Amino acid sequence: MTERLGRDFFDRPVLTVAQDLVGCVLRHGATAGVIVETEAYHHTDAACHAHVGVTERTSILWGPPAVAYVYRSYGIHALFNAVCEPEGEGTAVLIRALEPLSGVDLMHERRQIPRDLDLCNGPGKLSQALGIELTEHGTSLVDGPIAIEARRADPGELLVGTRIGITKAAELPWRFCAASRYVSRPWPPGLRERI
DNA sequence: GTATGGATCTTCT
DNA sequence: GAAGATCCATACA
Repeated sequence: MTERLGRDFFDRPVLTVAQDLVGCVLRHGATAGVIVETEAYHHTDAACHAHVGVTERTSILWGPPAVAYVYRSYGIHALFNAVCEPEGEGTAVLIRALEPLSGVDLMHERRQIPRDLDLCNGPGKLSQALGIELTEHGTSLVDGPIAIEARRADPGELLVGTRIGITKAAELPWRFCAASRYVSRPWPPGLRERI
């Protein structure tokens, strides 16, 4: 029913893709979740790994779009990004948070925590919950093990704000999340309304 | 409820 | 050798 997004979706400006990804479904194996928070990274931005140029690690970012960029953060966590824009542009969208959709039992098994809300509310957590690992680095989002499906419904009001967890170029308003996610909790600092 | 610090390891200088 | 796109447990108000 839901349509898997093609390469054309990712072959667009990274800020556009980051906004359009909110409300889409990220699927890996039996588990899936609705994307509720993203961040855009561009090679002109000092916080982006591609900023330093092409290295063994970042060459994926500079390659063709619709490819998974998975890397280890703080020695422990695997973070999932979707590479965007044509080959030669070092850009990606970091998926920061999901709402669990299917395979919730399996997520609980992997995460070993009591509440559904905590399963995917962080970039390292969602990778663990979906079982995304470094072995998925460089795989295609079009016909690989990780799939992103088109929106099932309008995600509602979108919030835009500054990125978090970084020290360089932290002032750029390149973080997007679905407002409905924060109906019952305080909004994080640096977010303002939009649309 | 908010604030703080430790764990842990890949990558680049 | 140092820094980092994080998470979690613990401490305190």
